[in-house]
Amino acid sequence: MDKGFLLTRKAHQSADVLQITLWIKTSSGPVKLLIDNELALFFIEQVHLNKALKILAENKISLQKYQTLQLKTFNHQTVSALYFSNLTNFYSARDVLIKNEIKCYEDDIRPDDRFLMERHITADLEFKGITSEQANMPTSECFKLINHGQCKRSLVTSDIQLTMLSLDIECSANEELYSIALYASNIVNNNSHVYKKVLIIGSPEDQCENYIEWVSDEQQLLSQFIKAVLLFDPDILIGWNVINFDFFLLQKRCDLYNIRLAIGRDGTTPFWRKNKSNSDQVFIEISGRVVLDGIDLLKTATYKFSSFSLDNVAKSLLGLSKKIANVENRVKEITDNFNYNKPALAAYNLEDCRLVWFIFDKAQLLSFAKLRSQLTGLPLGRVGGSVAAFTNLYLPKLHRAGYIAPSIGDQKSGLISPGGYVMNSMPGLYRNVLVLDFKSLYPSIIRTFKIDPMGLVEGLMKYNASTEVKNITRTEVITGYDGAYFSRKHHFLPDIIESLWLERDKAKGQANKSLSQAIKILMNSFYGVLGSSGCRFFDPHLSGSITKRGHDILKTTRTWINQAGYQVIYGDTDSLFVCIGNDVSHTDAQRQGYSLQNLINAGWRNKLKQDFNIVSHLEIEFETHFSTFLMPKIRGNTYSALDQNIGTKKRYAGMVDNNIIFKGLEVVRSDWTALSKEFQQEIYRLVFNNLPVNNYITGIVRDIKLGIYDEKLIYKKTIRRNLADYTNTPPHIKAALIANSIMVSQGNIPKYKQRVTIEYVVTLDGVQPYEFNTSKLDYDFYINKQLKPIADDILPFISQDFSAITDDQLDLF
DNA sequence: TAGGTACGTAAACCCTT
DNA sequence: AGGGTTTACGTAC
Repeated sequence: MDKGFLLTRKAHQSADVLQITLWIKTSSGPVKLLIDNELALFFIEQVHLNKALKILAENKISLQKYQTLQLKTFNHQTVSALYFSNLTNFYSARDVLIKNEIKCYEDDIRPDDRFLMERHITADLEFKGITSEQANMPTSECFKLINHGQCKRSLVTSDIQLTMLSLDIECSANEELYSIALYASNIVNNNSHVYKKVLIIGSPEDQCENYIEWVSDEQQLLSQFIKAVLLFDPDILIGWNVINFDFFLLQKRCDLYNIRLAIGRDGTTPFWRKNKSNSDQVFIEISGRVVLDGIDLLKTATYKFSSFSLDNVAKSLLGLSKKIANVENRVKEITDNFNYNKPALAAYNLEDCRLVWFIFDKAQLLSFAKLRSQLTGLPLGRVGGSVAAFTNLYLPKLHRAGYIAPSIGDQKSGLISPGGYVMNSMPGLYRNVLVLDFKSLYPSIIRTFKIDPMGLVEGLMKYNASTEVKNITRTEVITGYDGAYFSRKHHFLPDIIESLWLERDKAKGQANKSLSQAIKILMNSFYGVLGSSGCRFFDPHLSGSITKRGHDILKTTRTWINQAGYQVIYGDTDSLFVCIGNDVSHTDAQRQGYSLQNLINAGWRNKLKQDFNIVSHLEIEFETHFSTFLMPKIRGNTYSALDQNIGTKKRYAGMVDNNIIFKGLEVVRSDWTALSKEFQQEIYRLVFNNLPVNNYITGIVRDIKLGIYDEKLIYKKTIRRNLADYTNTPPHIKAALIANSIMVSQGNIPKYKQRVTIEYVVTLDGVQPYEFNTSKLDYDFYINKQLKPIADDILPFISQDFSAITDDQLDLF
């Protein structure tokens, strides 16, 4: 058997046979593995079998075979499987049976996915088959074709290297291509190979960089691009918004000139798929190659940026910035360069390619994508897919235990499950606040209390079968919430989490950041999908038994801390904030933190042993010692006098090692102005360090009025909805409408629409889009709306008042 | 080509006067 | 004009 890493998968109809094609990268190159004799299948309840067969016969839909199995539904109905050798028949059989009110199970699982899933293949696999000779294939293609393929999961994680090629195009406002840049710096056999090429339309110029290749027109540009890709033969193509923009445009231009965009490894053209629910989004499938988009991958890896423009991400991740600084006039500058300075355009084009490459390198994005695929079985480059990942891991185990999976929508009890428990906070300016956190609380609850879809089915069965006084509870099941009981023995999720947990600890020990991150994301997604109605295993009993247990754990832990003589001032979902008093040294605080940690962990071990006879995998960790800490009061004056001491939730700040950590406050909010954030940082720094604030406040108010801070008074906000769908007209929408109408009047396409971020300012003439504003800023508005509320969060705790300070200033004039 | 709920704040909106 | 309610956004976990 050969070993390899799975690049792409596809099921298709070949003559009257269903064929699965896997593209695999091996240490000796790419392989196209053809698998035949696979059948598409779904299940029906056995009681419907005869009726179903009759309906299929009446509709002349031929099925390959059918079989009644030992498998049961979650409602304990025996099922029969219907097998099809033809995808079209599979789909029409499904449709006609549903029309006749015969429920189909697992009918949404594609044959290629099922093939891999049932073999527990995620990304690493072993395979064999009959190698066929290559004949009459285009010269550049050098892959091995294997027929009658067979494969199985490889238990060894491969270290096969995948080759990447970074791609970027430049074009006019009318989408005419100017140039295409390609960049790579792959390490092959310990040697670094740098590859640079810019294909650009124009007549050859003297003395330019040798990476430039001149082409006469767009047709030649496209055909040279295709040649270059085939010659380089990358496994992975990368870029920035590369599918929706670059590849989509390349496809459109190829279509225009009737050129085949034949960049598949077997000379085929891309297959495009549209997102049913969002027509903006498109997906590309290229035979034997994977397209990875930098933006999508960073988001999947939970990177956060104020903007995902290449410019901004490169700046914050790499500390670099692009050659063309003026983003606003980008298109014009590109066109100017194309007309008058082609070498400059080429350099710019190549630089974008390199930036994307460096970002992938810096954030280990390829490694992250591979690990994600290895852990979940999701195709490389698949965006999102938490539900699919869960299905991949869970379904084959479920089958082996004698069940088939429920369908989406089967669970329709009116029960709704809550989220995390957020404690009322005690406002104040504190010294010495400790934060204790339950590590991966929800996964640890799943593991400890054996929360599991099949475990719920089996647990309920056990519970209902016992007619005696329910003392069976202690021996056979673990009690959940809202009538849920979980089998102590029969479950998968707790064990999946346990092995992931161990892998993660190992990854942390080896400082393998991307693996540790990939595992954390996967573990955390398990709770989410069980609470999502888009998941076939959705059941509020499952998610509720996780979150409600979390409530109890947090509340009980709070009483324990109180009993230990401490004050708990706040807590959110898995964290507790403990005030330990004014005069405590850092060393002493640390000691008390660890002591509480040990007390609580031991407490849960004992309690869970006693109450449930289970082993606690809950693990609280003393995480932070805030030397100074502020829990503000809620803003606004709509509450009665009795409520004046209500503290905020999810908004606080604390000092650790002279750094102030802000949570939820304006500093971390993208929709507040730069000046407000600067102001909050500074005023908190002053107060936390017992320094006077008056001069700072009067100074900043004076300088605002002098116009010194105009560039820091810009609001930024995302337009989240379709412009026509707003029932109100908030400020940012007002600005967007003004800006759009100006652009239309100038003969341009209005650019403000859903998902675009707009910058706006508040002027003496009302809200204005920043890019078109000519009015004077309304300084009083900014002082009252951007500075005052921030100051009033903290000043009362040192018996000061923003208005009093600024009014004194007025008296001076 | 479907992870979740809880929360604070500002401004618009709506209703009554 | 003023107060209560709804909408919208971004965030914590």
